[in-house]
Amino acid sequence: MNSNVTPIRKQNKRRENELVILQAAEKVFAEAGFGGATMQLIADVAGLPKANVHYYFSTKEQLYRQVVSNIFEVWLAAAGTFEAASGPAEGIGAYIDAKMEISRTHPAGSKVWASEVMHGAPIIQDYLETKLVAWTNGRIDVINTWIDAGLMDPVSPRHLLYLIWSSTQHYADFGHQIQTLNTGAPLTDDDWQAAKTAVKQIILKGIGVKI
Amino acid sequence: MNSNVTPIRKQNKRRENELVILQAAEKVFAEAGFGGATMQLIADVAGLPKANVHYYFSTKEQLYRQVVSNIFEVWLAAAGTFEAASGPAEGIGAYIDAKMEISRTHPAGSKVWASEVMHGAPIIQDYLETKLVAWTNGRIDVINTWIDAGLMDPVSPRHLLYLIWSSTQHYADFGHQIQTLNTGAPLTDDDWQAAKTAVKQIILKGIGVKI
DNA sequence: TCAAATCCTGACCGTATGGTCAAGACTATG
DNA sequence: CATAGTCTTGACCATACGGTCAGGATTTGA
Repeated sequence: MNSNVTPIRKQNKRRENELVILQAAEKVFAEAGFGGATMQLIADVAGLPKANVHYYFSTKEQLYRQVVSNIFEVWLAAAGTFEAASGPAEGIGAYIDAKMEISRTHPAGSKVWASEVMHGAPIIQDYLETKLVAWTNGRIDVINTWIDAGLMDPVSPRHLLYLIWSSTQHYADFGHQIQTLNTGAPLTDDDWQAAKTAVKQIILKGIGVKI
Repeated sequence: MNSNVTPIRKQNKRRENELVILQAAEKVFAEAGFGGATMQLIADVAGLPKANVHYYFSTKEQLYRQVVSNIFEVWLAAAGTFEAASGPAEGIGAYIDAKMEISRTHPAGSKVWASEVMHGAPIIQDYLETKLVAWTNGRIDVINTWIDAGLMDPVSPRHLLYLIWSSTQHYADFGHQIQTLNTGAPLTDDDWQAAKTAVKQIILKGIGVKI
């Protein structure tokens, strides 16, 4: 009984095309915003006819939603560093590293997320209210544990998280501004290392953690 | 000889209408992005017919450029706190306060700026390359002076500025996300005070400044 | 009061966009 | 080879958008 199972080849083809389209869409949405992005441009970047894009994603909004969802998953996955940590030096340090790495390797995704939230999260409000709230509250509990154990200063865990998010994502979302201020050239490996070090140093010292 | 001077009444009328349109445009651009904003909606928010908006601002891009320019001026004005300061505790502390206040009172402007930069600053690249570069380099010199005088740790001035910008603007640009995580209600006076305190405390301590 | 300058606006236009569709091409399976 | 399911795509459509324009209303200065 495999009558209701799509053959492997076809499944691969579908997945391949969806992946190509999603990557193209992420790039175009990041560069132009939802309103400025056009299905035609996404199709061109993906190297497919526009009608073919519509075959896999019936509407622009559906495609966009899929893009944002994928980013959110990457977001959450990077947060695993928080889990196994024995204390703030390790946990928060690794979290900052992970988020900086995402800013470097997935700048487009970060921009799409920022854009979505800035416009009031019309598409993924449910994600915010459920998953993100749950994750945040869990992390706040962890940080409070560290504070109670005297491993760090009694700073507001909530605002500490915002500070980490903002400072790390800034290198993706405002990458163009940073590049312009940085002699106009893209950041080098050393530049990224310096950024990572500066952010970690200031935040960890700022919350009273010995490095 | 006042043949080339527009009468006062008319000047006022022009200024009034331009102001109304600019405020409406800032709001709409912040909510929908450049591509998603429509001249019709801007006109509706301003309470004017679309053709009247086009009378004052011939193209959408020109109107947008004016909005972004205004924001940039507010940006720079707030940076005056840096000038007269005798040291980092006062200078950077006041700068953070000022930027937080702007995030609170001008969230729309902050979002428009963020959006513009995220999309590669297609309209105001020249501002970045001239004014912002100049301002940034000036501030870096000041910070280096403080470091040389032993008033703060030898952190990278450039990345310190990015950290201040990102953490303060975050409360405007990601205000919706923060509100959702904060029980869904807008931040109260106390919330804003707590945010301001947390950001200042962590950053100032993080760079080795006694409060 | 009168002419000139400025302001206002409904109606209109060309274009670009999201989305549709029907006809054909390809692929797996029996 | 036949058939059914899947994929591909050029052509097409309705709509919404930025922008124009002509003509009327209003204001200004003498």
